[in-house]
Amino acid sequence: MNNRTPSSRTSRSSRSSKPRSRDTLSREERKETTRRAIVAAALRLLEERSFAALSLREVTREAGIVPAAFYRHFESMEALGLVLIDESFRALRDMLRGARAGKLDPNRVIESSVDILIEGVNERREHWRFIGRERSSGVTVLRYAIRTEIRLITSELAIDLARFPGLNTWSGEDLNILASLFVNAMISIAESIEDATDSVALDEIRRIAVKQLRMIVVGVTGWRSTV
Amino acid sequence: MNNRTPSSRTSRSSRSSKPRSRDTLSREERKETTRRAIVAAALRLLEERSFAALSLREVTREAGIVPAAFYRHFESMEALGLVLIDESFRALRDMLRGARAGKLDPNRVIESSVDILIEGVNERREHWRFIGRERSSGVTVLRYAIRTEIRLITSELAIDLARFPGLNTWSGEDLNILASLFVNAMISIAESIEDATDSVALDEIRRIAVKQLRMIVVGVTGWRSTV
DNA sequence: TGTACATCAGTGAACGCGCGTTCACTGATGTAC
DNA sequence: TGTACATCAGTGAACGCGCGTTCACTGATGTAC
Repeated sequence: MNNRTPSSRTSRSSRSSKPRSRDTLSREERKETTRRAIVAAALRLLEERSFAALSLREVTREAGIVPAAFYRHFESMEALGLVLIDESFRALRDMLRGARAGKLDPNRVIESSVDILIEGVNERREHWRFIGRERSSGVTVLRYAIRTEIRLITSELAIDLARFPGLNTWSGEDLNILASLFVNAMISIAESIEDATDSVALDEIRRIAVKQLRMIVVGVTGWRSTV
Repeated sequence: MNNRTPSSRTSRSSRSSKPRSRDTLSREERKETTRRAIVAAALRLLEERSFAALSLREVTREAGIVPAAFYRHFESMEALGLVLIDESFRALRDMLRGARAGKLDPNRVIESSVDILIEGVNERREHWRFIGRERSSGVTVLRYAIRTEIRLITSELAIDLARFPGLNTWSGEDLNILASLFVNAMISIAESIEDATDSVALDEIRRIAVKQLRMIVVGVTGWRSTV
């Protein structure tokens, strides 16, 4: 390191990441803090508005900075929107990965899945509300980005489903259609959670969701996949 | 009629609805024409924007009138939004009523239903796009209005389903859950139609929709309703 | 450690713009007699 | 049929407002030596 110095003055502080006293943050850390403040402010405001109805000035006001400072972090509102989508789906993927790794009790696959879904959505309401709204919003770029992510998740689920006994003989298309049924159900469950205010309402949603998925599963056992 | 006149002058033209030459419209008729122009302009603009991102001035510009004239027809943009919802669901109800009256071939219920759905949605793309977008939009009043309408349609479908052989023993809740499955599938089919550009894409959607609904139906035949 | 300079996150003022809403008006249509 | 008046859909100008974006700036942080 530091091979450009001819003299022996290369001693003291390491070139970067010099240690700091606990209450002082580096410029980089401060910038990251502001960036996160912007993202959080936007998510907070998106609880009540759609993204298209959100103004740059509102976001910066909520984040506690001056409008012009926004441009130090994002090129435009659209860029912020894409970051929000990315973050939201990261949470979703984490949830699904956890569910997969968890090795569900085969007798309670549906119940466990619904539990994980409801808990996950409930923990990240802001993200889910945002995705649910913008999925069919007027902002074309965001809409496509979300649909692409959903299609990706659907294909992954289809691959998972192929490993289930009885489903391994299904055609790829049929597996995808089945996965779509599940993902659609998942989306509509997530949507209904947004409106739920107390745990009683959540339990009711859970009960109905389980029944809905069971109806699909029962259908699957009687289905013969054809090309 | 005209009981306030003491003299005998009550002869000539009837009080209202006097006949007009074919190229002159009454004031009332002209007003209705403008109103329809506003609604049509809004629907046209909503192909690309969400309602929240639609301005009053844009609508009047598209409709060919001055901004202030808007208030002769609607109290606010929100009022216009509610009229759009009402109109869109009127089209949807007409479609469903037609399907019911049509007495479908029992061997091809699913195929026929999908055909009717796809044709109906395709004919009224503007309305469906609007409903699809605003269903989860940021405009609270519109969102609730749409959800109420969808819940209504779901209950009506549940009542219809109860008449099917094998389903007449099901509990009300189970019938409603099943109806929700169908309505959800219907919505997602309608959404995918919006993106379809040619008849090949439409046929593909039709094929997949039929499979999806069949999976649900097959499931239903094996389902035992419990309270 | 100290000094001189570079970097750059955040500031504050300014701009031109489209917005929703108001208002007094105009002139065609409708009505009373 | 003719006249005098009422109605009212649509006009055009004006208002104050929040918007996105630009710009030169400030001052704390970082770096070279």
